[in-house]
Amino acid sequence: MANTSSRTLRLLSLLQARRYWPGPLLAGRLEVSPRTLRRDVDRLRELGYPVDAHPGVDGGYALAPGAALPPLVVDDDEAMELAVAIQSHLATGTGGDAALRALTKIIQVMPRRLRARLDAVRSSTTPAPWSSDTVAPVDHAVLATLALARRDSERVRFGYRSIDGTQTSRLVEPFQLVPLGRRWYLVGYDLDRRDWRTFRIDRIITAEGAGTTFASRTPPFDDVAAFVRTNVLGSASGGRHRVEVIVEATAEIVSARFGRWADVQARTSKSCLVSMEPDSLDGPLVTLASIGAEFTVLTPPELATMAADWGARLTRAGQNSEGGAAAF
Amino acid sequence: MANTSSRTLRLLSLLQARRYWPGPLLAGRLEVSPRTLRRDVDRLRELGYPVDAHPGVDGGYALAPGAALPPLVVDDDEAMELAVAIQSHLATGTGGDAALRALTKIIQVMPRRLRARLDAVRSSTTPAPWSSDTVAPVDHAVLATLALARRDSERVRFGYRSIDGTQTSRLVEPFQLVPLGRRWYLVGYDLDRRDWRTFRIDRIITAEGAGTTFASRTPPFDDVAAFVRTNVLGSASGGRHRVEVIVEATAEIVSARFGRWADVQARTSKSCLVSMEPDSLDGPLVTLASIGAEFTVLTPPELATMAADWGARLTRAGQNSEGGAAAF
DNA sequence: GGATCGCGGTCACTTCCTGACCGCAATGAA
DNA sequence: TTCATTGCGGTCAGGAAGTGACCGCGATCC
Repeated sequence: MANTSSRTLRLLSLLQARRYWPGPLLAGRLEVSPRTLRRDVDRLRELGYPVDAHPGVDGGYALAPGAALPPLVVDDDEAMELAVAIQSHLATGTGGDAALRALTKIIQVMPRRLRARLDAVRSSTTPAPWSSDTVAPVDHAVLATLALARRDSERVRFGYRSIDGTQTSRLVEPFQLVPLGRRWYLVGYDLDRRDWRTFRIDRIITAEGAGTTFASRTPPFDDVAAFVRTNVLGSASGGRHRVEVIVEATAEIVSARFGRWADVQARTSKSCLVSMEPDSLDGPLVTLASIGAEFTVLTPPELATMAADWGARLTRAGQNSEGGAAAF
Repeated sequence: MANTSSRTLRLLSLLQARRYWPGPLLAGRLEVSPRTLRRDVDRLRELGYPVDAHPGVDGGYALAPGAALPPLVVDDDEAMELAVAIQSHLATGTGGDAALRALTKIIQVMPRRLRARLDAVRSSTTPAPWSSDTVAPVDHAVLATLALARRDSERVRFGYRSIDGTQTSRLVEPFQLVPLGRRWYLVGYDLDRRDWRTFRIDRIITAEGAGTTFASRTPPFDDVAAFVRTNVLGSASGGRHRVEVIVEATAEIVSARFGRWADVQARTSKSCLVSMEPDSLDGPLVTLASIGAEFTVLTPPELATMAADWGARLTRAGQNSEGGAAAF
């Protein structure tokens, strides 16, 4: 620990943990003379991390926002929270490639005890309020494994549950992870099938690195996202619905509720047309109900049936409960 | 850049950006001889960051999970995603003190251009599907400012919108940020009122550091969380409800839906009692409806009325839509 | 068996790091 | 205003590193 570079790192971590540090205090903490501390600060500045200094009786050093991002020195708990946060961020479909890279970095360097904690937290993850259990959320462990493997050009072996329920084992060279809609897809070269395939990540079970690396192949397509789109939409797209609903409310209000999951177009000043292609009908129905406005389902008929069903149930609940309340 | 410690940092970053690095390649990248690279790797190991090495023709170095967390070397995009993820994590009420610290660290060292991007992203945040618009989400900028100020013992000035709508300006010495339920509260010493106060963070507008630091005061309470609880519950708690509902489904199913927002107790093998104290009745009703089981509202009566209301509306929607479908 | 790679020892040379001085400038309190 | 505190940077000498060039060894894979 008497090293220079180690001390520089510790200084960086101290400056990240608290804003203002009086010089003598820092020097004492690092067990060097104030002169050496000044030199260390200079070193940090040369590395591109600007350190502000204030002379005077209440002076001290402070790490200022600069041109470059310094390495983040985080402790166990902070790393846990970061990992959990970015995982749920990914699971909701927001967040792109950089989020995946960040997660990969964190997971890679995480001590085993932390990974164990992370797995424990995973199981108690807050359920997405509107997703029914038919929409399986992405398994974070699988996602992390795939991301690591892709980055390191390592083959992966995983079990894949196809739409008809059969389960197969695959050996794949991962090429890219693509978020599309609310889902994540893996594009890769299937070594058994000897062809490029698209896999839905929520159908992948127990992925693990195969231990062998591979040389990168040239894919037969230019745009990966387009490849995924055609593959997903071309095949039996399994449970996807086309929904069109007229809602008696302004487009702003409705759009605010659906966010990016639906396309909202104004019809009149007080009604609008909502169209979307959700995985499940639960979510849209929940959102429609919570808007508090009248609506009419154009398609699919199942949604209308569901609405009637929910309506009947809620009406019963209202009646039961009012009766119960009157009995008090 | 010819420094030893800078090189060590760069080595760390390289090892985080890709798993396997052949030795000669790394040496070339760092512009040192392979011997020096070996010494650098040794240095990292001495610092507690285990580096695996594989001899042989396909060998190389890899950063292994170890006892300590190495500093995370992230690029701009990754830092953005991390910040966004942890902010929405905080906004949903999950995530504790460590999450706040992590956010503070990231925000503090973030270059200005990144902060600007972060602000832009904030405005386009996805709306929480079940929160009605009366439940204002936490303003991330405010939260970050308060967290920074608290950590650095800096006074903050902010506008506070009280429950009756009047707006006042406050100068406060922040003591602690406390998550309670789905809300965040600031406990601090109000310099104008000369007393300890609790502020709801979603009622704070445009907070900024006052530039002056303060010496820590001894608060007149031991348990901050308890202080907040009594203050919040004692005062006009503004829109809080006590909900008790009997659901005709197993406790597991119901508990999985409500997560940590409700206390679920089994009554019989096929029904359970759900109790919670939500800010709004929309969320609970949405969740109750989406379970797909019969339920009875014990309290409050408003929830029963709402259920009846929703039921009527959904029933109308179902009828309208079926009629429309039949006309095709 | 050979090529490739990582490991670690040694040696001489060079670089730097460190602590101890020094005077100077800025800041805030008495 | 004066004074103490704090940061800044220069210089110097001794010591501690870092560095590259060797070397032989062992592991791994083809």
